[in-house]
Amino acid sequence: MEENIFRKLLEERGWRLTKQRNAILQKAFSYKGHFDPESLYLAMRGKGMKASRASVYRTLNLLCECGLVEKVGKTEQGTIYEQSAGRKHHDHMICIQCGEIIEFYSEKIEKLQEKICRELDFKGKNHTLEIRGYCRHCHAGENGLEGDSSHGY
Amino acid sequence: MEENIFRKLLEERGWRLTKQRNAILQKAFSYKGHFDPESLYLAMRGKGMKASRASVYRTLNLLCECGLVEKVGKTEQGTIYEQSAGRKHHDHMICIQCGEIIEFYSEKIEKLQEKICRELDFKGKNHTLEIRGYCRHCHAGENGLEGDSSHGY
DNA sequence: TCTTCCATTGAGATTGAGTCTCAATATAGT
DNA sequence: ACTATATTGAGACTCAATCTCAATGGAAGA
Ligand SMILES: [Zn+2]
Ligand SMILES: [Zn+2]
Ligand SMILES: [Zn+2]
Ligand SMILES: [Zn+2]
Repeated sequence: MEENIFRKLLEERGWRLTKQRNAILQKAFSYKGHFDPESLYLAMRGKGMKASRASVYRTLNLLCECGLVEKVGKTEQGTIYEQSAGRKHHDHMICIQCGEIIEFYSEKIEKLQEKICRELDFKGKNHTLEIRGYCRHCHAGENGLEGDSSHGY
Repeated sequence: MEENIFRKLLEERGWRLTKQRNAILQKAFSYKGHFDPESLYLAMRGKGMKASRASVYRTLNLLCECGLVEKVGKTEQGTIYEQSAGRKHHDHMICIQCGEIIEFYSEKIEKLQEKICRELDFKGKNHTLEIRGYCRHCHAGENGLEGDSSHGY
């Protein structure tokens, strides 16, 4: 269980599992999906659990180091994290007309990525594949030019 | 040619192609590969071409809007851009340690995306595939735990 | 040419994420 | 209790990026 993994990392370094560190760990694992440090920090302030911003960032880094949590990417609103033992991985299509988001998963694409990483001697930790375009409802009536399938689409 | 494309966007909005905007356009297109706004800004200060930081950011956004330039991703050292006019499509690996960017292209992955789009009745227009991890130099000495290839990576 | 209108610019202020500093506090071992 | 070290948290700080707003500049008309 995650608390033990964290404890192990700390023990290796002669550090302690403090109230704050544990609270941050619990909070991080309370999220089903993605989260960002600021939200986590603010969310904790309501509960009995309190921790400073500094501790939140410090602890999230520790959780990354022992693989309990991963940085998913950087966006306008900061770094996105997710617990790495949790949701099944998937990628996204986003309709640029209506905003609909479609999740999908392709074993073949995942394997191909792994293969390419091996070939280029790159140690992939995570990835995002985002396809932008028009969903079923938004490309309904269309005369089919829209050329430029020259590269990608 | 890129200047005309840019000019067209500006005309559509009743705006002008000023010295600064043109200088920024030229500078952006002088890069073969990736660049970041701050470097571009600093690089311009030496030449006869000068523009403020504000103008650099403003103009890069415009260049994105007319597809001459693309945001590749966000790293510790800020947003990475690249010119997209005339370059062949490719995807990216980004080293989350040193920031190195590796370009790759997989016909198979591209085709699989098209197939999935057809299956889900989604009309894909473009996409980004970004793999984050550690490049050859940054994962050199490592004791190989790191299991969990269970879902993606 | 002179005038008016508005896009544009740029210096500097501002925001916001994330890190750093350091005095105060907590904990373990003696 | 005493010592040594780990930890915390408020706030200062950094850096990218955006915003503000007074000053500039070009275009069209009088
Ligand atoms: Zn995937
Ligand atoms: Zn999702
Ligand atoms: Zn691609
Ligand atoms: Zn590229």
